[in-house]
Amino acid sequence: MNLLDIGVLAERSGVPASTLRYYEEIGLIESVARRGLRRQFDRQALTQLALIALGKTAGFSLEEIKGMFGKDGSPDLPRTALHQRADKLDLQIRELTTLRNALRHVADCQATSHMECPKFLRLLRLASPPQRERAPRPGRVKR
Amino acid sequence: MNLLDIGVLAERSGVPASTLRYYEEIGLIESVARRGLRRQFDRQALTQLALIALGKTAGFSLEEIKGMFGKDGSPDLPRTALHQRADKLDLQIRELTTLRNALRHVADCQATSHMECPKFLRLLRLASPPQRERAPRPGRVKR
DNA sequence: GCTTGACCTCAAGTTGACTTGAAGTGGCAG
DNA sequence: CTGCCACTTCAAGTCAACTTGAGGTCAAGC
Repeated sequence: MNLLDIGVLAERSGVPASTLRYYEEIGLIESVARRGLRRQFDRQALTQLALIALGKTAGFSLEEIKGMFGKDGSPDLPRTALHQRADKLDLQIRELTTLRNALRHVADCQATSHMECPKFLRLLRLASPPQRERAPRPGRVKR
Repeated sequence: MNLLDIGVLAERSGVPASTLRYYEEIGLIESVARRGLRRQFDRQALTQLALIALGKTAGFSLEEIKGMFGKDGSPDLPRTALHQRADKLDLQIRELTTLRNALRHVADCQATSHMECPKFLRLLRLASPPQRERAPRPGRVKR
């Protein structure tokens, strides 16, 4: 059969075994068998972990990721919710693009103080549309 | 003069006063004066906070953000380092785009199990170029 | 059959980013 | 002059996401 020993999965995925155990503990992934004491995972786990990694870079908490995909790794939400997530990602992509542009700009711009460089300031202003209201508590990203 | 009382800055930026004090404590921002006990900030702080928020959504730690911009908020790194950061952002933007596409796809796809939908799997495979080596420890995100 | 080494469990520790609470201070409205 | 209340300090608490450590197990190679 092609079950993966936890050690193999750890190596292939780059995720430490201790983390895999932790993920299983919180119900984010599942092992399908044991050989002796050792957990065995199926190959889908590899894909699931890729998905989890992706979710993490997007700043979702493990709890959110868990809510997004069923234990088998298949997405698990109503269409509208999925599109809402995607919309949030679109926003975040725009923000990251802004930051990247700002970084590239200052790397090349000759102004003595960037805090006074109009181009730089304009780039930043694009990023944060005037927020008058207090933002909802973020979940830390974070990272 | 146009100094901002901490309360005002908190309101305008959406960042709680306690957090502003914390940011000052770790040297991420600086207050320029006191009125009585109350901290006063200058208007640049507003821009700096926007930058910090941006850095956070990008998954940088406060420590990294601190290293990226001087106390005045001006970027502070050699050109090459800035471009390296920008390159990492480019990668992250691609990953987020992949995740977004995957989400949009599954929102619309009719396959019973997405873990078997070739389109979905292909999308994911794009995300994670074969990583044989153990990834360096991330700084947490996110989150 | 024995050793070895990678796994196991469970509890406790760590880190980053804040928040909360208690006790105090000071500008300003009345 | 007196309150009030938003601020102050400092210590401690919290939360997510792991990691570490102690003590134990077991399959495989010698």
